[in-house]
Amino acid sequence: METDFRRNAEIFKAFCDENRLKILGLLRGGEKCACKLLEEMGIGQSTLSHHMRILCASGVVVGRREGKWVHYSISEEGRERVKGLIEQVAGRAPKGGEAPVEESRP
Amino acid sequence: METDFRRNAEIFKAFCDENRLKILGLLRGGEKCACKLLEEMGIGQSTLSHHMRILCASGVVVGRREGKWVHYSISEEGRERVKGLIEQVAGRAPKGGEAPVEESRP
DNA sequence: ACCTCACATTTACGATTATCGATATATGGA
DNA sequence: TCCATATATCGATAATCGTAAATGTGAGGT
Repeated sequence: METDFRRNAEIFKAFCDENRLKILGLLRGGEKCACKLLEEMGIGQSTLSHHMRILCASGVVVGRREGKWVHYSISEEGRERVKGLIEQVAGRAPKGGEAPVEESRP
Repeated sequence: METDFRRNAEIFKAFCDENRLKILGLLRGGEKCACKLLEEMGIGQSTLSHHMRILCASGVVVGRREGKWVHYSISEEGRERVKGLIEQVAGRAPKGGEAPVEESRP
């Protein structure tokens, strides 16, 4: 419970780059192969590969190899995991008895 | 619509640090003053101030000055904004007709 | 076997970020 | 007014991140 923050921060790092958000936006329309992402983004091939690696490591995106091409898409479990994360960040306190209106002056 | 990614990435950067997630976790229990956060986190005072500045700039946290102390809490509009963001990242495509099962092989 | 295509990985470097110590700016009380 | 407390800001340094060139890999065609 203590180092979960590190793991969660790791996942959020996948989202805090402009290019990766753009890639996720493209993948919302459905599965796309790397070459298609490459021409829609204005970046180099190695750079795209770097970002796809980070997105896949976060678990939100999965790659499916078909012959020479790799097809990327947003994973179903990735969607769920992200929703749970947001609850942990901006959700309300889990239990009502955890001093919700605590007097914080020392 | 084009540079929204930059703005969104900016907001996510508030969440991709271990200490800031820990602070948000503490604030879930209710409003807390800086000195209380300082003793619960194991970091220096200037470092805490640095993180609070970033969290406030993202709009998720608000600071309320009361005398010598500043009390921080998660803002209601911050909660909503984060939920909208997550929808934009991991939600499904907005319209059914945007080629959901597009054949992506070139 | 060889070659090419389509990516992935390695490596290096500049830019950004986190951290801390020191200093500065409030705020309230004597 | 001066002093003490609570944050903020300003250095400087170390770590991390994004980018691209070079290299590696694995599949398919000749």
